[in-house]
This record gives sequence, structure tokens and C-alpha cells, in this order.
Amino acid sequence: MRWDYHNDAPIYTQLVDQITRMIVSGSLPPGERLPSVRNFAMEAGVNPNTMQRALTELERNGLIYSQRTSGHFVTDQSDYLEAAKTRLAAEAANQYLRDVTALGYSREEAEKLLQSVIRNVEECKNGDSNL
Amino acid sequence: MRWDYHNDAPIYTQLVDQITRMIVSGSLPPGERLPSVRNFAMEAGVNPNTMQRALTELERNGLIYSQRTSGHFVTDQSDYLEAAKTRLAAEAANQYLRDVTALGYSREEAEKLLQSVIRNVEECKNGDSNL
Amino acid sequence: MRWDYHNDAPIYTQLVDQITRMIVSGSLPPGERLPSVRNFAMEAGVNPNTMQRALTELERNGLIYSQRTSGHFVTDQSDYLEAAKTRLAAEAANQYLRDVTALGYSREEAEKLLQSVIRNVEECKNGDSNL
Amino acid sequence: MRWDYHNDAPIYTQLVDQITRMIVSGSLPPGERLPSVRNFAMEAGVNPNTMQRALTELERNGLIYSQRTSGHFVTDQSDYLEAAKTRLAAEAANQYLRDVTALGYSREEAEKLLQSVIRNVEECKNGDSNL
DNA sequence: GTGGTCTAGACCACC
DNA sequence: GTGGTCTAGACCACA
Repeated sequence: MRWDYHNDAPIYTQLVDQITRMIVSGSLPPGERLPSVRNFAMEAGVNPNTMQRALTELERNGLIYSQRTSGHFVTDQSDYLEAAKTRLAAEAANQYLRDVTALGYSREEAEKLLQSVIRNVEECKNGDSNL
Repeated sequence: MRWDYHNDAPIYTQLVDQITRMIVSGSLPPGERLPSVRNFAMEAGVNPNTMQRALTELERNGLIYSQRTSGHFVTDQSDYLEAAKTRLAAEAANQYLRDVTALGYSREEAEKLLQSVIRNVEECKNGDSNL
Repeated sequence: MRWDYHNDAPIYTQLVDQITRMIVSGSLPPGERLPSVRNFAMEAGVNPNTMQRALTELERNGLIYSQRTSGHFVTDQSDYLEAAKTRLAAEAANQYLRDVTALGYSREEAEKLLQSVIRNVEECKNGDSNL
Repeated sequence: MRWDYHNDAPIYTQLVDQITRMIVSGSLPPGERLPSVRNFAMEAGVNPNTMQRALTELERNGLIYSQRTSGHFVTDQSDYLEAAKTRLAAEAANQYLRDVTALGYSREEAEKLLQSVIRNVEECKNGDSNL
């Protein structure tokens, strides 16, 4: 896992985002025990307080739960994970639509634009793999 | 024009974004003179300094230019405007792709998801028009 | 003559600079009568007030003199023009030395740097002439 | 460090220039932490906002970077610093050439003029040391 | 304590 | 009237 941060947003927010992705994408499977706050913070290269704050946020979101003495665990309600996943994806799609229509594009153009960008990405990927 | 701000980003950034959209979408046509800094600030409900900062940023981006004693003007290089428009749209599309693939979706699913969201939006629109 | 202005300095200052160069470089010869303020301003694409201010400044510098009813003339004291020329050149050289030593270069390096830049310019010139 | 300002340019610009020189000349070494905005401003005798603006500009130029809660640091990419140094020096040399050729001198004369000015400076220095 | 944003109000040169 | 700079002082989130 790569942990890199930018300056435009609070670190704890970026932690929440990244861990969320790890969970809903399954790279942190349901029921999995997370490293201790202290270790997890070291791994991510941040202050334990910051990691604690991120975990609290994730617990508030229902993606993880904490057991008093034994640590934090990814929720094992996989239907909930699935719901979170589709919700986040729908949010992203709506954001994209809002952005691109604000620029003066129609919804059809938004669709075509996405397709051309995808083609573009795939060409680059192929180019890279040839290096 | 609606000027509404949220709390996650600095106001001057949001001003830059909104004015950028007004320009590239053509609602502020090339060569058009903007209101004076003070008036524009009043209209947007912010301090003149904040608006000034936003305009400085826009000038740095090449979307407007300032003429020392007569005001700010939308650039009249329409090819540049067009380039900015497509650049911003491509950024939005890439952002969407990044978000949604980070959640574990494939690029094909990203496309289908967008289509279903668009259908959804259009149904809502129709629903509204039936009210 | 090209008259183009940038935004970082007052227009009248830029006029003073450009006319000064025209005079000391001889493109406006000693004793020459300048166009009327009104015409000169039109030619330069500026407000007559602005041109007037520039001429006043030039008169203060002794590069031109005005005769009540017949207009402005380049001074015919060619020794004075010569002196102004060398003074301005010396100022430029000193400015260059100050700039470049502030960056941490020695005076010898300043000399070598200038030579390499000159070579560079001449290559570009040759390249252009081949187009 | 001497902080003296003249009236022809905005203070924040002059701050940028002076700090840039401190950095590229090595008097502020790579990786070095700058004083806090407030302290730096006090030291330079300006308002914290003004210093902040200068630092923002320097960050945009890539000469420093800011770490959200711990301060500003000189970039540690020394190759970049070296590039900036030579770029600034080349700009100064070009400026000198432009100035002096606009006065009607040839490039050879520009070179000789610089040499004579350098000799002049060194004589003065020697004169000083004899006092 | 750090950077950063925002407001308020004054001031300036320019045209 | 225009843009632009500067100061003063308050406020905030982050670590």
C-alpha cells in the first residue's frame, strides 16, 4: 500500500478515503482485524492521534467497528459494504455529471467524453507495458 | 447567477471555479468586461480582497486579463478557452475514473454506472416536469 | 516602431523608456522635431495626457526641449546625448553585475555567462535567418 | 540579512526576489526550515500577510514547500535549485543585452562595456581597502 | 504553535 | 472611477 499525502486536505481525511477504498475494494476483507492504532499509524507514517481520528470517522461511517480491548475490525455485514460501495460510486458519477454539465456539455457528450478518456487510458497502459 | 459556498474549500477557490465555469460555458463571452472588483465582490457577497485574489488566479490561468485602469476582461483567444474547457472536462473524467476504480470497479463498469446514473437523472427530470 | 506595453509598469514610464532609446540610439536624431503630442499619442496608441506626461519627464531629463508654440525637439547637444547613452549603459551593466553576484556568481563568471548568452543569441539569429 | 525596500515594486515581490537569492546562493540551504510566517514577517519588518503572500509565490515557483503544521522548508531537490539559479542568471544577462542593444550598442560593445565596468568596480574595492 | 483564509479599511498610481 | 497593495486583527483546522 502506498501512503502519500497532498497538502490541500487534512491528513486524517485522506486516511479515511484511502482506508475506505481498501475496505470496499476488498483489499481489507470483511471481519479483518486492523493493525493496532499505533502500528497502523507507523505504517502510514502519521501521528497516532491522526490515525485515531481517521478510525473514529470510519467507525461513524459504519465501515469498521471497535471492540474495547481487542482492536478495530472491518464490518462483516457484507451487504452494508456493498451498499457503501455503490453509494460512493454513484456519488462519484453524479459529481462527474455536475462538473461536466457546468462546463456546458450535454449528458450525451459526458458519456462520449468518458469513453474517449477510457480509450486514452488504455492506450497509455499498453504503451507502458511495452517499456 | 447563484453564489453559494460550502465549507470544505476556501471561498476564493470556489470563486475561481464558478467564474471559470461561467467563462468556458460561454455565459461570460470572450472579450466581455467583468464588473469592477468591488461590484463583483458585492454581487458575490464576499470581501473585495477575496474577489481580487480569485481574479488574480484567473488571470494567472489565462482566462481573463486585466487592464490597469479599465477593468478585467475575459480573454478573447477563443481557442484558449476551448482548450481550457476540454482540459477541465478531461480532468473531471479522469477524477471519476480514479475514484471509481479505487472502489474496485472496472472501466467497463464505470461506463455502465455512468449510463445508469444518467438514466436516473433523466427520469427525475421527467418526474419534475410532470408535477 | 513597435509600441507594446506590459502591465507591470505605468504606461508613461514605458513611453519614456522607449523614446529615450529612440533618441540615444539615433533613430530620433538630434534637433529632430517630434510629432505633435496629439499625433504622437495616436501613433503610440495612448491617451494624449499620458504622452504629455512622458514628454514632460523627458524634458526634465534634458533629452528633449519644448519651444512654446512650435513643439518638442530632440536636444541638439550631442555630447549630452552621448553622456546619457553611456550613463544608461553603465547603469545596465551595474544592474547586471548586482543581479548576478546576488545569485552567488563571481565577476569572472558574470563575464563568461554574458559571453555564452551572446553566443546563444547569435545561434538563434542564424537559425531564424534560415527559416 | 538586510531587508530594504524601494518604492518602484510591491514589497511582496521584493521579498520573493530577496528570499530567492538567499536560497539559490545557498545562504538558505536545501531542506532548511524557514522561520514561521509571523517571525519571518517581523524580522523583515512587514505584515504577516505580506510575507505569507511572498512565501505562497515561492512555493508556486517550487523553491520552497510548506508542511501544513510544521512550517516552510527550502526544497531539497538541489538540481532544481541549480536550474533556477542558472535560469535567473540567464534572464539577467538577456535583460542586460536587451537594454544595451536598445541603446544602440553592438553585442561586442556590450561585452567590452561590462569588462570596463568590472574593472571599475574592482578599482573601487581596492580603493576602499586602502582606506 | 503552525499555515492559511477572510474581513475591514486605508492608501496609491493611473487614466 | 479603475486595479492593486498593505496593514491590522480575527478566526480556523491541524498536529
